[in-house]
Amino acid sequence: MDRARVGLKDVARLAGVSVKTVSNVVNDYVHVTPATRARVTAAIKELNYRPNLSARNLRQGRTGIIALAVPELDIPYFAELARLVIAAAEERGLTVLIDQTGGVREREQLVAENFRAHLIDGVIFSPLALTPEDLAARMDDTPMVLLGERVYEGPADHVVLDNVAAAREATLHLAGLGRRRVAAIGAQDDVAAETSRLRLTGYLDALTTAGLPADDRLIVPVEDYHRADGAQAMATLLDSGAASDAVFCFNDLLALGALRTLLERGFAVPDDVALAGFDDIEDGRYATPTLTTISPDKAGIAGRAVELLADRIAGGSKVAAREVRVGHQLEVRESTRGRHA
Amino acid sequence: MDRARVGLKDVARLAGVSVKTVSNVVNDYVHVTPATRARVTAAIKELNYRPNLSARNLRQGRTGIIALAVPELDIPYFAELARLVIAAAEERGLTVLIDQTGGVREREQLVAENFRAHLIDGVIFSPLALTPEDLAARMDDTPMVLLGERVYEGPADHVVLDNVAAAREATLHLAGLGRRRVAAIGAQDDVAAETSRLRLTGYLDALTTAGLPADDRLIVPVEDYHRADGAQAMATLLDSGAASDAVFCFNDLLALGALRTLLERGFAVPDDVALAGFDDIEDGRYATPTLTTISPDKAGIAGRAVELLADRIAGGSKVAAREVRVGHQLEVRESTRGRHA
DNA sequence: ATGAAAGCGCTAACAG
DNA sequence: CTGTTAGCGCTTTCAT
Repeated sequence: MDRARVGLKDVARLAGVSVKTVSNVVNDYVHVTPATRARVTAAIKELNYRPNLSARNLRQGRTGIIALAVPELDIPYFAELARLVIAAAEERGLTVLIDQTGGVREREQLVAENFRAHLIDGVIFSPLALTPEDLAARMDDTPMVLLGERVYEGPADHVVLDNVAAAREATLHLAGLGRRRVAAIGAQDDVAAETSRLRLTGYLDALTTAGLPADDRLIVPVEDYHRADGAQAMATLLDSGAASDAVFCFNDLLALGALRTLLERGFAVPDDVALAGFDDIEDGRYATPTLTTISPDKAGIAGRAVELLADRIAGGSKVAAREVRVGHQLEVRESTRGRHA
Repeated sequence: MDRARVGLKDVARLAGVSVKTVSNVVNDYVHVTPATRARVTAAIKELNYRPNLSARNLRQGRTGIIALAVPELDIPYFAELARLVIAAAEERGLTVLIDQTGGVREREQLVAENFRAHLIDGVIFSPLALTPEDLAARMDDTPMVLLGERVYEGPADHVVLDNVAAAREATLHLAGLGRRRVAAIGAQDDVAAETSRLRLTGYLDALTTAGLPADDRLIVPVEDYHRADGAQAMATLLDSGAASDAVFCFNDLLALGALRTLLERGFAVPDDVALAGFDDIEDGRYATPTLTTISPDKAGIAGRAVELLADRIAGGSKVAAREVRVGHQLEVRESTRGRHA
């Protein structure tokens, strides 16, 4: 019963070979006679031997574990991303451990300085509160891939989305519907809020392109990017009296919160107010009306991130920081198109 | 720069003490003079020493890592659970690694037989496809805590919900509204589908209590528990012609899918059809109408699971399998109550 | 209160 | 093709 204490040498003894041979078999080393291999395999099975990963890791200096650090797992966007990252990592034999930072700066700093030193081979990191300076000050040289944001002259590989272009597309789509008072929900004051800044830039760009005047009263700031913030921001907007006929929310959660407020107050979407979000989370596809949104290539983000990280782990930190850009697409649904067509 | 290679003995040399002393400091051993401790601490800081966890683990036979095995991370219920488990584990200094089984039997078997032997100290497991026999046949003796289901004479600790009672409450609530044709969405044929069976039992119990006849045509089976299944099941129910004025969905995702179908076809909820779900995921609180649901004590589930597991890891596998029951509560919202009050 | 040395289980050199 | 041996970095007796 006490399989916990079966080691290589026990297998070796039973099979009548040396530990090296057993090790060779376990690691699929090529040069082993079929006969020997069979004997060893039998012994392994009989003793229910399982290699001790801690020992292997100690020896090799690698653990096969990577960390995925995200703000919170029950934000649908990050949940989807986590699923994809775990799946992509698995294909390369990597195990994923999750760190939740809550978007809190101190916790993000812990991640940046790699507080799990020697436990993980690398980290895929989606920072929220960290400034580029924080990142640049990073002392640890464990491979890291940054997600979602363009960090100016970043010290690490990163996988980015063209946030400006995507936000522009969404806003232009709203303007293209003939809406003249397009609001934006999701602005943030925080210096670290890159996402917010980029999407705001895209929104403003689009207004200019569409020949619409920018109006500060149509730009609503939020504390966070949850449904509750969206609901509250929409209420603020409606109460402000600054009439609007379309709203671009900087993510789907904000949009779903805004939608709730609109419906609660008896507005018709999209007839009275058209609504667009960002992220393409599944909720949006089942909301009523279904939510028009920017759909980032999430599988691409996850796949490329794991690929970059695996490469870095294998090759050391030789090459310079790389930037990979993934695509996105505007998904037009009922919240802007209406039920027809 | 090469902090990767700083070991205990480097610190010892710099501080002019033995490795043992450094180890004592690192592990907060009591008997170290303040002076020595200060010297060692300074050396640690100067060299940016970080203990090698693989080595420590090898020596101690424990890794401080536990696995959380769930079907999929982007099912909101499991995402919320994961967040809570990670938080609870962190409080005990445990790191969580996530395994996604997809609810696929083979993958669940891998989890049961602990394919990550020696890497994890224990596992919190929410199986979907595994039968009690599968679990009973488990050979590995790594601590395991089962989630969500009552496994008859289980071989492991488990944290359960009173599914039957909860389903009964939800159904009685619908009947209490005066609805006479209460349907159920979420039945499953699969032998392993314990959840489904228990909730169906509760539903049938409630019908009897309410003096309503059971009608097979009102019980709609589903393949899976996603929004798409709920939407399709609702369509099937409506198309069947078996008129119903209320539906109890076995989880919130099914309910949200069903809601989408109802609204799409022009039904009023709850006026035409009242709707109740199970899980209390956040989406339901922002849907229009907001979703009446059974709210399980998720923090309780996560906390108790981690607690049981930590206890088992610390104390060995001495005590018999334990069962902990956590509470739940009916949350009445607009999908049954309507907008008034 | 601190030090010396053994050894956790494995893989990588090097021999044979 | 297979065996021997050293040592990864740490904790843990056992001394002192």
